[in-house]
Amino acid sequence: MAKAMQYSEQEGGAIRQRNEKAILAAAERVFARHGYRGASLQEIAEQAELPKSNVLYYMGSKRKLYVRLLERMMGRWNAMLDDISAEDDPAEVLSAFIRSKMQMSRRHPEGSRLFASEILGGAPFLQEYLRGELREWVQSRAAVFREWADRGLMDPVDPVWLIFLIWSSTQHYADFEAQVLGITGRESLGDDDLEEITRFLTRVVLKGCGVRHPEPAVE
Amino acid sequence: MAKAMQYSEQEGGAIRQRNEKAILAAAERVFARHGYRGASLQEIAEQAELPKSNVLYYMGSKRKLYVRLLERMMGRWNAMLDDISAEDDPAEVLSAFIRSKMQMSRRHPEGSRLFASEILGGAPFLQEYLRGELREWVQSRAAVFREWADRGLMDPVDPVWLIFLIWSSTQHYADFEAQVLGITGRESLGDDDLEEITRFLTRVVLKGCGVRHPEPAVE
DNA sequence: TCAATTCTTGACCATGTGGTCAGTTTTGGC
DNA sequence: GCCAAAACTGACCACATGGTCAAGAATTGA
Repeated sequence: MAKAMQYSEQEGGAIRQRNEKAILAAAERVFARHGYRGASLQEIAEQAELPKSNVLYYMGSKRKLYVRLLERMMGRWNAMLDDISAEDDPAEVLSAFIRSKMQMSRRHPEGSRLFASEILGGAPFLQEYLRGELREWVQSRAAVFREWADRGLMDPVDPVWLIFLIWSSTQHYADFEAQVLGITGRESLGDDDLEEITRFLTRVVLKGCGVRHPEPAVE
Repeated sequence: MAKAMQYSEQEGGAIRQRNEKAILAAAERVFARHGYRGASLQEIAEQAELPKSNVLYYMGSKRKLYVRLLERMMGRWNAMLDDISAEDDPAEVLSAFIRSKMQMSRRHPEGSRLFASEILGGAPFLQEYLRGELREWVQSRAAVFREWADRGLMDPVDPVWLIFLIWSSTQHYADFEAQVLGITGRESLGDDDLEEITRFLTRVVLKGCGVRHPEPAVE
């Protein structure tokens, strides 16, 4: 499932392309909001402005549609922070990490929530991915963090907990958007809010881990 | 809904008490896993080892059962960190905050996930609570944090983002348990793991916010 | 032009849903 | 032992679910 993920289109007629796009967008919303079981093809079809039969014609089944959405999201995920090495500057890498995770929450909130909903439900479709590919990803980053700590470039904190800290605190702004908006009294979070939060998180994490150059990497 | 929350039992016959307890426990699991729509009374009844009719006899309706679970969870929530003042030691208060949130994730993982699922779905039942009671709670804590910052006891970080940071990073270990277990390769998280994570988070947050006495408040 | 492919869709099906109800059994206080 | 209140539960209902299918409409390439 996580192997053939390099594609990004696949052509197909212009009609197919248009309709699939509409279906995927609608499905992402509905699955994110109600979970796999709670989502209904009827609602997805309505939001895509197509008859239900048409959704099944393009996607085959509810399960296939769901899996396809998960794969698309994992693809976006994998495209992030592909290459870091122990030679890089810890402050820059961690800043970039926080920033790109934050942008993921901003650009793909429905996808983030879809992922969260899948994990909440015990990750029935993603267990393989978690125990395989993603685990590798984490381990290799953790090794780099550890080397930084050995060289005295940051405190010797457990790298895995650090990665979870960054994941959770950034993903929060997609997954718990309703809570954030309710409590802050905002209607929505603007780019400036996100920028402010990014700086706050970068500052606390870098300083909290004793990283050398805590400049927030503004650009 | 968030008003009359002081009760904690309500008697009723011993039979009622026993059955309601079983139903609530089963329902919390099922709602947490599948969300409000995705959960079925049939499955809840099976897990409670009762006929479906009996569940409805005690709970009235799916909606009432769900709301009751949310209220119970909000009750636990409200019992946390009721009183802090600007006179208290920031390090102690923040440590206790992180610790008790972490214990909430440990003691009531299903409840945490239920709450998360409700928020993910746009908080249809909790909007009032978020915009009212919980917002007040946050504002009053934020005021204390700000005073600490004014007195130079900690860096002048935005208190609301700080509260969200603590919420998200602790709640993560309940909500994303499946992800944490998959990536770390563990079967479950033990008390010692949780203690280690608590210390890590306390350390990073206190140091990251420039709080005075960063001792992890071991006890 | 015309046939082949792709697309569209309403009717239909078995199954599961939340919920009602009436009739029965069990319980607990006197 | 009595009896009202509480507890129990299978049969049942209207409706929604994911999915199938066949027949027609639109599009395509030669």
